[in-house]
Amino acid sequence: MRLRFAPSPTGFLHIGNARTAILNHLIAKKYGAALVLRIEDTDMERSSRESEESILKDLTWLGVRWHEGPDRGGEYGPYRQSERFDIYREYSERLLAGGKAYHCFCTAGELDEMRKASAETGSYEYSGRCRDLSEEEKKAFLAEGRKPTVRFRVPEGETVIVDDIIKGRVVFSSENIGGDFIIVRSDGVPVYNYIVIIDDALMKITHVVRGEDHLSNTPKQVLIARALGLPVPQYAHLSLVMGDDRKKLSKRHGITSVDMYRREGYLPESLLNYLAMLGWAAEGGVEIMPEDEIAAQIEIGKLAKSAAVFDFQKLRWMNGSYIRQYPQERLLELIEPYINEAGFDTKSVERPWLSEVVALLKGYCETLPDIQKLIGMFMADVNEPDAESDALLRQENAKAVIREARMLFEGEITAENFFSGLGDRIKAGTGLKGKDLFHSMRALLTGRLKGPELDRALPLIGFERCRKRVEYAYRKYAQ
RNA sequence: GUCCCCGUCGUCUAGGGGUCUAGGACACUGGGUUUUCAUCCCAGCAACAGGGGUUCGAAUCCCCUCGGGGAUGCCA
Repeated sequence: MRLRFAPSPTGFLHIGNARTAILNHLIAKKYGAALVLRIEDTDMERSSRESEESILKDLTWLGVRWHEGPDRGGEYGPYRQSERFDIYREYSERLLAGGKAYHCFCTAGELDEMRKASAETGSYEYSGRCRDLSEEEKKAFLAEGRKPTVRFRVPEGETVIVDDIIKGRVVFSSENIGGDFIIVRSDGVPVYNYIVIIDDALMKITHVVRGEDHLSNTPKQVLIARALGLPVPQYAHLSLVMGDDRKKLSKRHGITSVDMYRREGYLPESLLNYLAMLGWAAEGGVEIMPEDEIAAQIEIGKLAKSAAVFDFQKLRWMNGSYIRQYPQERLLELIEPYINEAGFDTKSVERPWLSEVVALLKGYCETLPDIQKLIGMFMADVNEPDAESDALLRQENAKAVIREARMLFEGEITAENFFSGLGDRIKAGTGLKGKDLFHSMRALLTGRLKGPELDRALPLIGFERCRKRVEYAYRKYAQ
């Protein structure tokens, strides 16, 4: 079994393509198949080497592994279509010589006109007007300076049956695939629908797992294969991923590139998990699963036929769950840049202490940068109260708490005993309890109303800082 | 327009003729734990697009309608 993932390097790796790549990777893993990475860069204007590099980087980050590709070579290379033009030319010549393809002199402009004209009457199909040009006619066009394209002569009355692993048996007729289609542009560069099937055959691909948007074009590819005597792989067309408006996922739906998810603080494991499980369910309805387990359970035929809406909420939830389970060292490493970004220098503090802080805070993070909202209560000397804490601290109950705390910090509270029973002491002094007491204490000592449990946070914040914060609050609110 | 695909809670799905008064997860709502809060636990809300068949029996099979999506490019 040989699989392939064939992105076009015309931008960042998109979530939809990432899912296709992940599924290919997982299936390859399950069956011990080879995964080929092929770069489909025949759109010379839009393709770029930078895109290719970023796609490879994103795939690697996600954990997708391929066995053959432009970066590592392989028996069936080269793996960039732009480096295989000689191969395609041979096939084109064969098609031309056998009368299975012909030169078409229609210009892009003329084609446009024809399309427009037929838009009013109904369906468009290439007229086939260059199908049977005489040598004189061809010469005349050439003399005009026209550069011909090569069109595939679509056989009449032929049926193409695609036995799709996901969709089932899909029947097409050569009558309604739009007429003879272009396989080589006027500049000599071949077109996707033509060479994709050649490469799949030459690279000995046995199973093509790709997006459903390719299903309608599959008969064209099969017809090419028949004309060339090439084998046709097994197909599995994946249903598309859509935005919440049920349109194909695109930029206006928010963040749709893998690159952005990385920067927004998502973990590769959770993105892979989420994308891999979009479209089917594991045994027992388990949602969070390590890659190996997903690979063990996944089956192409079990994947849903219907399109799935991408649910950012669920991804967030899943990511939070991964953050909580993540190996501590690795998490610390990944989350550190976000702490620095919030304006705190992680180099200036003790590593074990920082690790404890992160371990405590990770329970409150769904994405890595979520830590920025809470980290100040540990890193800053005096963490300036945010708006809601500020509002609370201006209330009478809170002022009582502030005064009581100040008294305690000046008297009986010491670095040794301050956090054990601090609440009880303030309670005894003020007569406050429950929310009135603890919310005020939280605002006073952390500057935030939300966060980890005080008796776990306080020891990490430390006596000295708490004392400073009490003093600061006293002057600001209660003096 | 034409061709192709699809249609179970708001979302992802389980279900492949009786065990379905349709199960799980996210979200939402309400409780509980945490002497406070975003974790955690429990409970609740909520769906077989509509209409015809087939069958003793249909979410499951067939047809039609409607709805959604894709293709129809000298993009992939």
